[in-house]
Amino acid sequence: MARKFWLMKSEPDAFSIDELVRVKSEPWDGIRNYQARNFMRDDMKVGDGVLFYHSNAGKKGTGIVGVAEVVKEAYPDHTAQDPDSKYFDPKASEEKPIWMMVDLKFIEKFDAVLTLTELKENPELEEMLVVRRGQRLSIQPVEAKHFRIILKLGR
DNA sequence: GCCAACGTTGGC
DNA sequence: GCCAACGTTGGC
Repeated sequence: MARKFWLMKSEPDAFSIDELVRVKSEPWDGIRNYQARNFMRDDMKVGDGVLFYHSNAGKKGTGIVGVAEVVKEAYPDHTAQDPDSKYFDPKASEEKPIWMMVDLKFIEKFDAVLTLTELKENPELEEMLVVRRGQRLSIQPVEAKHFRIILKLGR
């Protein structure tokens, strides 16, 4: 099975690529959207490539900031069962965790943010989900060709 | 801070 | 099952 590619959003105030650099690997908790969960649960495999995207980071900071890789496949996101967590979901339980997460490890950080503006201006990337209006999904599949182009632009 | 887009909830 | 109300995401 060929390696797949993804884009995963994080607000840098919550978790930034610099923190991933520091901790080296991280459980991607807090995903509370079924479509995003299904991607993690059904499709993400160890070795898949991930574009790390900073959302809500202002005009200059919003965009792709680097690359990570899946190192652990989907397992229950226990923060859903923790009443003290901001990600608590009263419907989740030991038997029915509902929410899942994967672990990512740091691969590389781009020299500069590849901003959303730049992505939108690039005709080769016009079919990427992330440049579409109203596309809020925090985990998106990325085509291999787009992944390659992003790497070239970011390095 | 505003607001468009869109997902979820709950009444019926 | 419909759909209005509500909440959240995320660009600007």
